[in-house]
Amino acid sequence: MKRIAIYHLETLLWIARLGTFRAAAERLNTTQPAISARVREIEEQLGIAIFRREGRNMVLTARGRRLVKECEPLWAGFEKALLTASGFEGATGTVRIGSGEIAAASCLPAYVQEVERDLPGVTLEIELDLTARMLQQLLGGMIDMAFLAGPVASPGIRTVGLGAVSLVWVAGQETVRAGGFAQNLPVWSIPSHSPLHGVTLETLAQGVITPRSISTCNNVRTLIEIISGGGGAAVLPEPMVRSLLASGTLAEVLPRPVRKIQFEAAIRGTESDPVVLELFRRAAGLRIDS
Amino acid sequence: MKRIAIYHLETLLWIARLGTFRAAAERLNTTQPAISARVREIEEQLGIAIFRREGRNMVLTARGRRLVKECEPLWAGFEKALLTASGFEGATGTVRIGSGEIAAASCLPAYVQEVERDLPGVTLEIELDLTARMLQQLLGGMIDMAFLAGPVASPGIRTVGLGAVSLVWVAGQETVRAGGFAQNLPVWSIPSHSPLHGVTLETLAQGVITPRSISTCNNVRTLIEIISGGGGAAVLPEPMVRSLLASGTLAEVLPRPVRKIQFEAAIRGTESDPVVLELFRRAAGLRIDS
DNA sequence: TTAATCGATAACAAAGTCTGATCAAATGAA
DNA sequence: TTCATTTGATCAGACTTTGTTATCGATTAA
Repeated sequence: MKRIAIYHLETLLWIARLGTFRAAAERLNTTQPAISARVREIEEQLGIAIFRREGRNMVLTARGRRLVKECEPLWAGFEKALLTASGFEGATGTVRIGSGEIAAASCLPAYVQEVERDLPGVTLEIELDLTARMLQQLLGGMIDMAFLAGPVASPGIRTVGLGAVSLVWVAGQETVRAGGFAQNLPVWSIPSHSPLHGVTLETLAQGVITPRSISTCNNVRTLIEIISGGGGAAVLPEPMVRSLLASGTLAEVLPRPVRKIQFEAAIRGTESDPVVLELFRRAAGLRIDS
Repeated sequence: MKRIAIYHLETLLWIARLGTFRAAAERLNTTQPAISARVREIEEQLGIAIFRREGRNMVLTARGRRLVKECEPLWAGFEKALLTASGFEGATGTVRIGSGEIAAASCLPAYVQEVERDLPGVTLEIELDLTARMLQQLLGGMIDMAFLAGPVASPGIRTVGLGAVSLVWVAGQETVRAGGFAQNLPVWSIPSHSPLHGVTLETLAQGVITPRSISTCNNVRTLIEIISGGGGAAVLPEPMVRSLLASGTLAEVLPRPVRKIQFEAAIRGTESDPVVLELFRRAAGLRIDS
């Protein structure tokens, strides 16, 4: 009985969350046989079956479910106690962060720097993705925190605002010299998921400009390069093009839209891991205003 | 960080309770170097000092004290969750039980049998001692539960009644044939700590008998042998002499005293170990009535 | 000073744990 | 069906952790 360690319980929790041994193994940075062994050890120690084979998956038995339920808050409390004792400087582990592309450019550099300074033992795994998929991954436990643009209200997700940045209508230097919107530029945007796309449409709806066409690219960096090369005009977050504006590669071609783009950090509403909660707390302290 | 197991916490808790590594080692059925190693591991993992050398002892630092305080309920929670999952049949460990001699004879056999049947993994270490010393050991953590005679009300101790047994005035067969109290028998009792002694004095105070002398022996079994051999009369718990009365070795020489002897089980009021609490619960279910 | 107690340390033994390479069963697609 | 994929089990071996015994130096009390 005494031979059950904390990581055995942590293993149970992650299997319960992710559904398969393999996913838990990946999540815990180990191998599937190790997970199998841990589960076997717990079952042997307790003399009960915690999982039952169901097709090619393992599912929790009633007792297993109860055990997991009881252990979850205890595990969180334990982690918190240890981290509190070491003042969080001793925090270790891997936290997976999803981020939208725009949020990544605007929020991540400062954030990562802060975390690496204050919590040197924590490894971050950052993956850029679309907002919808990120929320799904967040709920499914594949990522622990997400940075994203635009207000998100999803059940089971807890968010905090990080600030807002201005948007600017820009076009390439050459294009502007050639007359800008006087000559029916093509407008570029990113696919309809993004709040940027909404702003693009709003401006167009005002009838100020008549685009030659509306093209999209799902990668903002590439889009910026297209614009820089004279491909047309686009609404972009000011921080992402600030240096290009300063160097003259890009120039503003319309008044700045009133709407700004909001950034948020998101975690599961049920998140209990103190490291993730601490990272979320720190994210909430970011102020990404332009 | 993840390399800290439940027994590390248990180790901290017992060091905090008992004051020294050695005592904790003994209590946890291991050696002092093992305890030192566990402490070192925790301190290394957390990167903080939990103990500070003070003379030849180690005392908790402020952080250490806080950690212990936070971990105590967590540890109890883990133990309880695990034991609940295995239905307590999987309980393991050692529980130290102190018992008064009379309580031992009256309560322990049935109790031990029940525990060995239902919680086969639990080892009992039973030590017979005086009530006062037992309470001290209980509070000091050297024992976990005590069975004792007579009502006890001590701060920090939680008790439950187990029932009462009758007392009988007995003397040896030969003595009774020779006339019993008609001939001024010596009276034997146990030292003044015991409730038996009180009953002895009460009877004498009623003036019914006039003893030739009042001697004492701090061991009831020996006292019974003395009485059996014709050494005099004594007040004894009925169950302890039942078979000797039946066989005729002893005989009752006075009406039974009205006062009975109460038995109680006692644990620390702050006890959190689920195994001990379970054993206490079972003790409370005993009914030792004659 | 002597004896006893406290915890640290080293050397060795024992037990536990992880990994990488399979294996068998179940599932889903062609 | 057949084939490819996914899931977990198993095993051998290397490696790590953990415990024990015996000893040490430091501190305290007699």
